[in-house]
Amino acid sequence: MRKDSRLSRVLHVLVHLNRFDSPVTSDTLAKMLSTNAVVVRRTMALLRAQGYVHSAKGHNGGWTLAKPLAEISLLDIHSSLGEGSVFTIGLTDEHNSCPIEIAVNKALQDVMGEAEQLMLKRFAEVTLDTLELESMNHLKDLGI
Amino acid sequence: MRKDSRLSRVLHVLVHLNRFDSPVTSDTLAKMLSTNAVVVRRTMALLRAQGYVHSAKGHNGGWTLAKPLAEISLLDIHSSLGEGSVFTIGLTDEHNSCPIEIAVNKALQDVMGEAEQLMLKRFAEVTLDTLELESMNHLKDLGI
DNA sequence: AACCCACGTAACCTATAATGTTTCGTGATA
DNA sequence: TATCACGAAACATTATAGGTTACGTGGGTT
Repeated sequence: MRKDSRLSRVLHVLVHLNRFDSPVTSDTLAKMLSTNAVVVRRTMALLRAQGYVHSAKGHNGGWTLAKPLAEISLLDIHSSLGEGSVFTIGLTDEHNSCPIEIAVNKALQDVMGEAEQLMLKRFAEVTLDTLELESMNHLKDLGI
Repeated sequence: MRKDSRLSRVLHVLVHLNRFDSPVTSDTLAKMLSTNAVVVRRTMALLRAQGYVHSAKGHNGGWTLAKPLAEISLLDIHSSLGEGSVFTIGLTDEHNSCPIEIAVNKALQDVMGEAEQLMLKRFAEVTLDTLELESMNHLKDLGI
């Protein structure tokens, strides 16, 4: 099944954005992600709607951070991308009068719900400045 | 993204199987799931390979449980269905020399790994006889 | 004012994976 | 030996993420 890589990609972009002083165009970001400017706009528009980035048209236009990295968590970005389930495991809902199906679905839902809560909690604990710091530490470890 | 509903479906089937004394055909199971006999065989074959069910050809053939429900956990069945990731969130691996991408992926992987471990642990704690019991309790609650 | 730049958006195409369907083969049983 | 039910291959269908093209709009630049 094809994965949704928007979270990974957009986090990557946001940390890079922090290093620029002037706006960065969708086209530049698209090249950093080996993709297309329209795809970048599509995803970044979701973050703009939540106030995490800003976009400007015309000369010297492009994307800028609207908040410091320290004020943006993984959960913020994850949530901005939509409400879709994070699991590839789905429940069948075709025979909702069958008590066995009900019991099966409840058991699966309980476990997946608990796992998702843990995931969201951990996402909330990580802010993007941490990612930037870790990427710099990684360079230091390599002796660069 | 399309969900993988095999786990939900096959658990449903296994609990039902326990109620039959004689083998149940793929066709009968398919009708219970509103699907096709070939789809049933495809999934059940994975469970047979792990020794959870048995199949027989010919007259009075079909599927039977090879173990009591109490000896089969949700994890057993989940694992039988394959190794695919349980998350719809994917990591990009296109610029693995970029320290930012590395830091982003590590952060996401850490959290998802932890959530998956919790999910597998919980799956291991639930055996199928529990599901059967809960489905019967549900009927009782309804006064049936 | 004319031009160019970069975003905004809609429409369409492509790739991939789960699921559904058809078909034929094979062993077991009546 | 006729029938039943699984085994398996090949193909069709469906859903979704992502890519592509095309055109519109507003804001700087010259």
